[in-house]
Amino acid sequence: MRKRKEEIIDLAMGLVKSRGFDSFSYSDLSKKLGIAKASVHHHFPTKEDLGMAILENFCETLTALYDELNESDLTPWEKLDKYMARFAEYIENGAICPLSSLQAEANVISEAMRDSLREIEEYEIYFVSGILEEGRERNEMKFDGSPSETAGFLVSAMKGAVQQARLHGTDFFTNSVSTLKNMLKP
Amino acid sequence: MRKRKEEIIDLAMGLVKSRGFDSFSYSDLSKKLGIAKASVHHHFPTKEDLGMAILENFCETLTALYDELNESDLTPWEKLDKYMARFAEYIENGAICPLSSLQAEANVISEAMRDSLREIEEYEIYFVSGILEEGRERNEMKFDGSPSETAGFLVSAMKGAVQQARLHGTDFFTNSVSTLKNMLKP
DNA sequence: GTCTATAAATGGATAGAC
DNA sequence: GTCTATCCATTTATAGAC
Repeated sequence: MRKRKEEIIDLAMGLVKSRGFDSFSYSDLSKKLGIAKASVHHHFPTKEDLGMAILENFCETLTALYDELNESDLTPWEKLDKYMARFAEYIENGAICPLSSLQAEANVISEAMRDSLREIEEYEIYFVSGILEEGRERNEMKFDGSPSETAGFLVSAMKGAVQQARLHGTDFFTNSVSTLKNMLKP
Repeated sequence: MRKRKEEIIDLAMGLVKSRGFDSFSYSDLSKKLGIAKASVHHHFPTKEDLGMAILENFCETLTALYDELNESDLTPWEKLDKYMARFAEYIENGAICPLSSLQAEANVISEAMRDSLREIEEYEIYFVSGILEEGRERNEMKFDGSPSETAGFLVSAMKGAVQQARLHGTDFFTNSVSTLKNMLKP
């Protein structure tokens, strides 16, 4: 069995993605884990502690994925596909990107969480920006504006599409994906 | 003075846009209005009643705007500009589109609210779809795919950009707007 | 329509035993 | 690490007087 702490983070992360941070409780976690509420508090004394841990954990997940892709010999298009594939998983689970979820609650979460959220989002855009830059250098992608501007647009459009898809069906998402990819074709 | 009911809806709508539906309370409303919590319950017995009223009211607001634009002699591009202008207001107020906010809470709100939300979003896409169709017929706009597919992409990309802009600055939004408009240029 | 009072449930959080 | 027990604040919601 994994470490309890990891287990709690995973569970909480699932709830953030499907319900939001403010809308789940220690009670939800304790029930799903089959332990007492106080036991959850033992691992994460306050909900903010848990929130920060969720963000840090997600940042590590992204780092692992991005490092793997950066160190691979995949083409920019293949990297982009791998990046985009993750969002399809959210939809399948009736969820959205956890960063989108927390974004919608930006005025409710603590400043520390908001800062962490912002930082991770910048990191994500920076990563996508790198893919686009490489694609353009190789003459495999084409776009107006800077790589980082284009990446910012692409990332926010993807996440908007995921949110939309939860209520309106997966086609909404696949359509956005192909539209975005067409935009980048030389 | 406006009707209390309207006043409560407006106030609640503001809180949905900036904080989300689950994260504001009757207490928030009563304090801002200077009346007792029970007085708010008099107008909207349950929070779901209030939630439904918020959605219906927003639908009326959209209908008024869309009807006005449809009956005007504005060009498709001018209509699109007017449509997009509303989103800039959200950002200025540290808010996001109320539909985006509720979307993020899709698994938390009631089924009735979810259905209403979905319906309004379809209506919005249908409206934008009309603008795009007219633009293409007049040879003033150009896009691959159907008008409704393109409208779905445009709407979700706009809302994603608004969410992103709240944490990363207005430039994020203006950049997305110009990218989307460039996509449609013939 | 508005008030006070209050119920009933839930949420986050802590103390102290095992 | 986990438990029971408990605290305190908040939340939704209702009863009944003015």
